[in-house]
Order: sequence, then structure tokens, then C-alpha cells
Amino acid sequence: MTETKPKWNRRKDARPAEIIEAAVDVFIAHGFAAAKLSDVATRAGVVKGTLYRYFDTKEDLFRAVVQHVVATNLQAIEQAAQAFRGALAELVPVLLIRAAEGMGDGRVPALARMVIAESRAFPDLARIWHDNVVSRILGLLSGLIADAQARGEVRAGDPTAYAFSIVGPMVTGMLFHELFGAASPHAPNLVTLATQHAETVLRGLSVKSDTRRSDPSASR
Amino acid sequence: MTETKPKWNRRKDARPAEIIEAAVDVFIAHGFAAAKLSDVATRAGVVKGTLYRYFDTKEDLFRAVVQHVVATNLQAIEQAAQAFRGALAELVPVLLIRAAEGMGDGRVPALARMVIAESRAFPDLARIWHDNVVSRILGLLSGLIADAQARGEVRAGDPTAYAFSIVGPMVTGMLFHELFGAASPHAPNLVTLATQHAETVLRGLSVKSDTRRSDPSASR
DNA sequence: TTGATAAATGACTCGGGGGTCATTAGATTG
DNA sequence: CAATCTAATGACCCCCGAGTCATTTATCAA
Repeated sequence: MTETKPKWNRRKDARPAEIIEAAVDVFIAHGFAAAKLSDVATRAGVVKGTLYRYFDTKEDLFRAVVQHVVATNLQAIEQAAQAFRGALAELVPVLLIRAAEGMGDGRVPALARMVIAESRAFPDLARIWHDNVVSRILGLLSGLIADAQARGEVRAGDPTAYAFSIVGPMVTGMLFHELFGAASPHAPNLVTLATQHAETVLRGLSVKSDTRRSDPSASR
Repeated sequence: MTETKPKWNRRKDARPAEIIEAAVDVFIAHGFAAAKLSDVATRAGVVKGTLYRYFDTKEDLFRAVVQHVVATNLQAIEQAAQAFRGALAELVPVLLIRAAEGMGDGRVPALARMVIAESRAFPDLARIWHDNVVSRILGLLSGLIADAQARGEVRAGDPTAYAFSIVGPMVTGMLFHELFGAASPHAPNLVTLATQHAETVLRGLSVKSDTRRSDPSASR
């Protein structure tokens, strides 16, 4: 047993990923302000000082965390919807139910919560989230809606607002679970919500229906 | 000019309200962790030490702030909806549009954001918000929906999930504005969203419609 | 094998802000 | 008009965590 255990080893390229991974957990668990860099370091199997070789400041590390998670979950979302060709009525239920299932792990909602929490202190953080997640999804969806309108499948109206009609309840439902857990008597079952809301909103969007409401002032 | 200005005066009963008022602004502006009690004190025209005569700790003050705002905006919400007797189709547009207008000042959304931000650190905070705001609104609304179902106005389905279908887009829209402002090309106009979504969701809920969708599996 | 390089360490500084407390001085009462 | 009470002050303590840096030591190149 001459030289078995080195006190540590160099991992110039492996470290950043390990640190970010650890930081994700710590930030999600405690929020930005309450997260301690020493905790991050410990969890990464490293010492605090080491962090500063890879990240200049706590904020930098936080930004890296956000971008990491965003990038991770991005292609999945984008592929799922972008690869889709067909009637909106086919896509919406699939989209919502997939969302309901996919958010079960709590990684994305937790990060969304973080972003909501810290975006006032770091406005660029909101921008990252907006540009990479929200804007893409909304753009994609409202584009599909506009197409469906052109094909005469969907009633006249603002496509972006329609996009909110579609995804809003799911977003709210996820937030509800993230904040209040399943304990509340009003906690929605996400899959039920997705199924039922898809049905409901599609009935509302479709041109075929003819509910004859009192006010016939058409668009906008 | 013998005794014009006293250095300060006693305001045993006025102080707490003034302090809370100041704290609302500071907490909303910076979030819990970043808010400095010295700032709160200054804004309240007082010195930091004075705060501790009325609130034992920063957390206590924060809780008081939340409860204050909640209490303030509560009767307004409750009256508006509870006093209402009539068809759901009449209530929903009014409710959503009022929400769209009322949230313009940014007080409630900002606090909601705060609660979202800090609820992991202070779980009881989430409970306060849940019990006093979310639960009441949801209970009220799903009750009205159940009534409407009993009268044959609304299709079968989970009333709570329907409630999410109604309010979700508005909640999401408000959050959007709170987080990203009006700068984004996807920022919804809240009044437009309220109007259009009310129309849409009511078409989706109504039994009269007969969109004849592929799958006739009725309830659930 | 042996320098040279720089990754990693850990003990350190430092500032900021939450919380305290002896003192001051408006109010209050008789 | 005292004498008393206590709201309010402001100087203070002190912890804690972000960020630093001289030193150690694994790794690489020659």
C-alpha cells in the first residue's frame, strides 16, 4: 500500500458538470438566496474554493444551472410538438397529457418556481427562461393555431390568446401542485385535468359548434 | 420658536399599520431574503430597532404582510362572486374581465409571486395563501359549476377541473406579465384574453353545443 | 525521472444585515 | 407640575456566508 488513495484528483472537464448537477439540487431545495455554496461544494465532492475556478460568482453558477436545465428539457418539448403534422384537435390532447405526465418528476416545475422567485433580482434570468422556453412553446402553438384557422378548423380570434386558453390551465395546475401539494381538497389530478380540458377547449375553439350565444359580435 | 419640533412622537397604535405598509413595498420590491429591515424602517419613518417592538422577527413581519394584503383584497373578490345569482354564462365573463382589470395595479400578482418564491422556505405561508385565497375562489367557482351542471347548463365532468379551465389562462396571463412584462411579442392583452377565453371556455362547457367529435365517450 | 503547470485545498478576510439593549425623551396620570 | 411609564432611539454585537489566496499536490510533457 504505497500510494493507493490520492487526496483528490484533477477533473478539469468533469468538474463543471458535477458542480452544476449539485447546484441544481441545492438551489431547487433552498432557493437562490438561501443556498450555500459550501453545500454545493460538499455535494459535488469538492471544496468551496474549487467552485471559483469554474464560476466567478454565485450568480454565474445560478445562471449556468438555469441554462443547463432549460437545455436539457428543451429538445424533448420542441421535438414532440414540432414534428407533429395534423389537425390541432389531435395534437392538443397529446400535448397536454404528455405535459401532465412529464412534469411529475418535479424538476421543471421546481426550476420554474425558482425563476419566478428570483427573476426580480435577476431580470436576465427571466429573459433566458422566456426566450428559451415560454416564447418557443407559445410561438409554436400560436403558429399551429393560425394554420388551423387558415384551414377553417378554428374560429377567428387572437392565436396567442387561444394558446393561453389551451396551456393556461395546465400551467396553473402544475403550479398548484408545486405550491400546495396534493393535500388540498382542490388539488387537481393533472391527467384528468389534461384530458377534460383538452376536450373542453377544443369544443370552444372549433368552428363546427354553434352555441348561439346572445352577442353575435364576431372577432376580437 | 421654543419647542416646535419634537424629535419623534409616540404612535403606539398607528405604527404597526405604517410598518406593514412600508414592508409590503419593500418585500414586493426585493423579495424576502433581499429585503432589508433598515429599509422598511426608513420607509416607515422609523428606526430599525422600533420594528422589534411590534414584530419579533423578520419572518413575523413577512407573515403579517401577507395576511394584510390577503385580507385587504379578500372581501372584494368574495363579494363580487358570492353575491352573484344567475347563469354561469353571465358570471364568467364578468369575473375574468374584472380580474384582468383589477390585477393591473400589480399588488396582488406581486404578492403571489412572493408567495411562490418563499413558500418552500415558509410552508405555512403557502397554506395561508391557499386557505384564504385559492381555496375559497376554487370552492366558490366549482360550487357554481356543480349547480350549473345540476340545472343542465354545463356538461358532465369534474367541477374542479372545469374551474381550472376557466381561471387557468388568466392566472397564467397575469404571471406572464409579472415575469416578462409587456415587452414580449407573446405578451397577451389581459382584457382581450379575458373576453376571448370567456367566450371559448363557455362554448366548451355548454351542453347546447354539438360539435360531434370523433370519440363519443361521454363523461369524466 | 524530473521539472513545470495548474487543479484543488482550506484557512482566511470581510461586509452586511438580523437582532439587542442601555439610554433618551414624548406621553400620561394624579 | 412632578413623577412615572414606555415608545423610540442609535450604537452596538455577532454570525454567517460570499469571495480570496498562498500553499499543496496530482498530472502532464520533455
